[in-house]
Amino acid sequence: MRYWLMKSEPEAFSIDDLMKMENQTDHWDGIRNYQARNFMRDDMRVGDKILFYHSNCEEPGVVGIAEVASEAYPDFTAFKSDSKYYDPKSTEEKPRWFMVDVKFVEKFKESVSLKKIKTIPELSDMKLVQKGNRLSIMTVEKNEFDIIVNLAKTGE
DNA sequence: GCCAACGTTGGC
DNA sequence: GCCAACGTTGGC
Repeated sequence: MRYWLMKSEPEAFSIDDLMKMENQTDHWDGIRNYQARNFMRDDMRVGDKILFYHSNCEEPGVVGIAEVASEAYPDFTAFKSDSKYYDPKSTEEKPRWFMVDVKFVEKFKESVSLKKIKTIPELSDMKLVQKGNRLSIMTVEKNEFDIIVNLAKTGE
């Protein structure tokens, strides 16, 4: 099993929004970066665990856990000319963009802020804290995943 | 709102 | 294939 971190702007789609979806599951649309797409299309498997990260907000950080709930399939928002994710270069015959379904697992009582993560030496190799990394989907090591979950539960 | 970092586009 | 211009991300 692999571990991931996926960023979302809470104003656009928060973990609370995911919780409220039918089956607490939604498709992760709008990814328009090749590296992030390749992660979803080539590497994600049903059951992989995801750190749900809120970006571009008051307190950026990991707010809970989700899991991959489907294999990748074409991101249909790219086909719709009225969608903000419309991309005329992606067609139903030759889709350029993909997405997976993501299912809610849990919301942390205490989220683990980016600020906090930066103070933990064992987390200093996370791609999240490396300079200039703007990827919205990234891999996470198992021990990093465990440390963050533990931080959420115990504060340590 | 600023701005650094980075990805993408497109002219040549 | 280079690289300048431009757009986006995301922390602060």
